[in-house]
Amino acid sequence: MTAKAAQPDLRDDFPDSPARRAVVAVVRGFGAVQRQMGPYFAQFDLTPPQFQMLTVIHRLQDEPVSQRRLGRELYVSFPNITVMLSRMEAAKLIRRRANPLDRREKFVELTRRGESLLNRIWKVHQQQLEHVTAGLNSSEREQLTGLLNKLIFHHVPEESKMETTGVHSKT
Amino acid sequence: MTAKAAQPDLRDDFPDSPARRAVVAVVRGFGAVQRQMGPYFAQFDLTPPQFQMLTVIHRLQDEPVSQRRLGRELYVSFPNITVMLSRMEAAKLIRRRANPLDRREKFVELTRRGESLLNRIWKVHQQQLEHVTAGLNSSEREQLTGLLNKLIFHHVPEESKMETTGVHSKT
DNA sequence: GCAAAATGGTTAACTATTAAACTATCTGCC
DNA sequence: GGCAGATAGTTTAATAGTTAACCATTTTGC
Repeated sequence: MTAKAAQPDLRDDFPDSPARRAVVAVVRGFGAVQRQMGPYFAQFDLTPPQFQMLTVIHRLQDEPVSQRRLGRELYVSFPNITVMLSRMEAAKLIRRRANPLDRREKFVELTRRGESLLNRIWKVHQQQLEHVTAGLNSSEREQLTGLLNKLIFHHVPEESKMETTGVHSKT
Repeated sequence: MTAKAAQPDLRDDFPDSPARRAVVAVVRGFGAVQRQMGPYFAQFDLTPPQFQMLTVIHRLQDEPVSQRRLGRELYVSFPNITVMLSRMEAAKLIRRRANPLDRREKFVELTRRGESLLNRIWKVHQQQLEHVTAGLNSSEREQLTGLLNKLIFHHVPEESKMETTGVHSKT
């Protein structure tokens, strides 16, 4: 915080603002959550995205689920789904099954191993979530959720017009 | 939502809760912010983490800044700093200079190109931040910031005891 | 009925990120 | 003085994510 002379316009730093503080807080908040969830899931030989994948497949699997569907649900690009599923298939957590009626398509389902892992995690998961959000009381948690959802859903007008290679990148 | 018979305990789905909704919202909020900031920074041939790096170096560079210092400021692992800086050095945005008094250490500084890019971005950055946070009014933005900071700082008791290979992973 | 367009998935190349293992240098202490 | 341990940085091997380019099938439209 010493030298301040010389340079011309370089020292007019970026102005702070509520908008900037909010964006920074969102990014940091995510980082904090990730740093807590990472080691927790590692204990089950999973990563956070893989856990998300498992829960989504579980939730949808009353009927056949395609990989594209998973991409849309997880807000993640289709190529990424391919590689994540390949790893999870190697770990025998999920299975890909060709759709006999449309040979382009592959359905994804949990193996028994995947199901039972999910059940095992769920037994302790609520407790972990409580731990992560321990800084806030119940009403503050709801408030936070509400504000973030408002932030999120302000953009995303007509919620599915995409479909290029990537996800919602309609550019 | 049809078949519901067979399986034993598999259908008792994971229970929702304020804690879970909050964590999910934080993750989604981050995703939404990223999807907006990515293309914006791409316009300047930068990525969001690279922009963060530039701003931190700019803020600190009144005195020599080591790479380790940057890792702590950015909450990012030291190896990651190495590779990010290598790319940014190749792009001539920053420069590494050996500390003559301690040859292990390297100081990092912005090049003129880095400085001027940062200035160029700052001219329109506030507007971009306003756009991203457009769903919330000013007081809601402050509220969101406050809640997230409360969430974040609940953990992190004695704020710097780390230093292994990674970041704050004192495990 | 067939060619063009759309759809589902994969591969390739890149950035970001981590943990673990390694190199180089410096410091403390006997 | 010299070695043990600490400190700064890098390399390696993973996972996750992106876009762009590609292959295979299916649908459409004439």
